[in-house]
Amino acid sequence: MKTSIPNETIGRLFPYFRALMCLIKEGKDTISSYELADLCNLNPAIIRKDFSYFGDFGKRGVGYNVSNLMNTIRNILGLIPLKRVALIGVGNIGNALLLYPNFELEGFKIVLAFDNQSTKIGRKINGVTIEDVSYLEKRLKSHKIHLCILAVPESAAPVIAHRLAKTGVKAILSFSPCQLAMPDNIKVTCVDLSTEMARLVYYSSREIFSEIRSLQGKTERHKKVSI
Amino acid sequence: MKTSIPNETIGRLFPYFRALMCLIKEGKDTISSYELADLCNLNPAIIRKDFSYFGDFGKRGVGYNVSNLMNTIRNILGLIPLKRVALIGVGNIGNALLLYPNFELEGFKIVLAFDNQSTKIGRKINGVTIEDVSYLEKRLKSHKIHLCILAVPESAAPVIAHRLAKTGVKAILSFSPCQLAMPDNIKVTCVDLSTEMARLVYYSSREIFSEIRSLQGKTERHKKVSI
DNA sequence: ATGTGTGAAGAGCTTCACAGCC
DNA sequence: GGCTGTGAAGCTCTTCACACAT
Repeated sequence: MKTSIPNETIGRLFPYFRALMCLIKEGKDTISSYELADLCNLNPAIIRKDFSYFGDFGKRGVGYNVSNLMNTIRNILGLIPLKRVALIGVGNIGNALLLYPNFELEGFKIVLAFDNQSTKIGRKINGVTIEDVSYLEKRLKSHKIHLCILAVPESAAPVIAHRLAKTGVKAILSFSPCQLAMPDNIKVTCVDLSTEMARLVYYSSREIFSEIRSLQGKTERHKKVSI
Repeated sequence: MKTSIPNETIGRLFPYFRALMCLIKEGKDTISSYELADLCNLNPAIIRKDFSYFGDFGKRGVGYNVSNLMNTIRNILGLIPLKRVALIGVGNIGNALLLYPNFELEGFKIVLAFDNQSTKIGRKINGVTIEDVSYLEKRLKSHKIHLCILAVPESAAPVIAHRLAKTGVKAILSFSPCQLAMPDNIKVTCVDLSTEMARLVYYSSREIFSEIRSLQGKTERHKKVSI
């Protein structure tokens, strides 16, 4: 077995993919780890190492072929064919997601949307009809859904998450700052804005001190935070 | 100088804070690292270590006083008085943020909101009047803003970010999957949904294999992802 | 010359394990 | 007995530095 792949490496694959899509649009067909590092704000070595976990994609003395690399990464991430996403909760956030124009380019397609408000049920947004959340389980089973996005009020999140787990959903992206207590075989990621805001506030209010420290030649105390 | 504080520790402070608020509501006045670890899905040792960077808050044989600990963490994060936040872009996401009921409990207050659509300018949401983004710089300077939230269309993000930087803003939370290329003294965090979705898809589709691995007694290959 | 792939060194973070205090 | 605080060990991820390919 090859040495295990860092979780961080997986997290960088999609940003690489996005950068490569841009490069294709610009007509560039070869890129070095140094140039890509500039674009992504990373060290070139880590880019080479990231790719090396999956194979030898580059040519020494030349660099990487942009479109080959892009396709390779898309395959590693499994984004072809498009991943089918179900959205639960069509409030402001759910609405924004349904209207987000780039999901399909990026490899995702919202194919189901649910809400519990009768005024919303039956409405169609961007080709997706909002359905009654009562039929959640039935509908999830008939479509093969890869990922559920939970955009319901915080109070409803645990109940829905539990229903999703029971239905066999394997991945949940939640907008509730959760401790959703899911079994280990279900992957959950929470978008926790307050935590990110708190972190930003903490570091930005200490920036004065770290500037002083860096004048003294000490090393940076915190790494640059970027998701 | 004390040993440097891990970035990860800072990222856990707010979840601790939130958990402690809940405990207070439940009337609990003492908690051990073991119980808190259970609530937050962490190892007790890391909780003790996290707190130890800031002082000796616990009593051996007893645990931590819930309300003292909560107040201490709130102070470390600098969340009293409330941090003043400016929101740029009142689309669906901006709207959702303005309506989010818990910000003030959590230490944040949106005091300014901007948009460029004349139909929105002048409207009042949750006590905040939407202003013309033309006056961004002037208004930011007159209020003392700790954090800006960027919820504008992707195409507008770089321009606005640049204007914020020029105005002296120190922290930006952006909803555009960005490489915002800001100077180092400005802290930027991007909420990048597609990257998180890609990560979830990657791991959830490989779950079968890691189950097999764990039957063979090998260690987990990826840590649980939770922001 | 230019730029990849990678072992080894280094940095950062977590967990262990236990002394010390309640 | 119960639980904290912490050095040391262990693990993970990043960076260095250079052999090797074009």
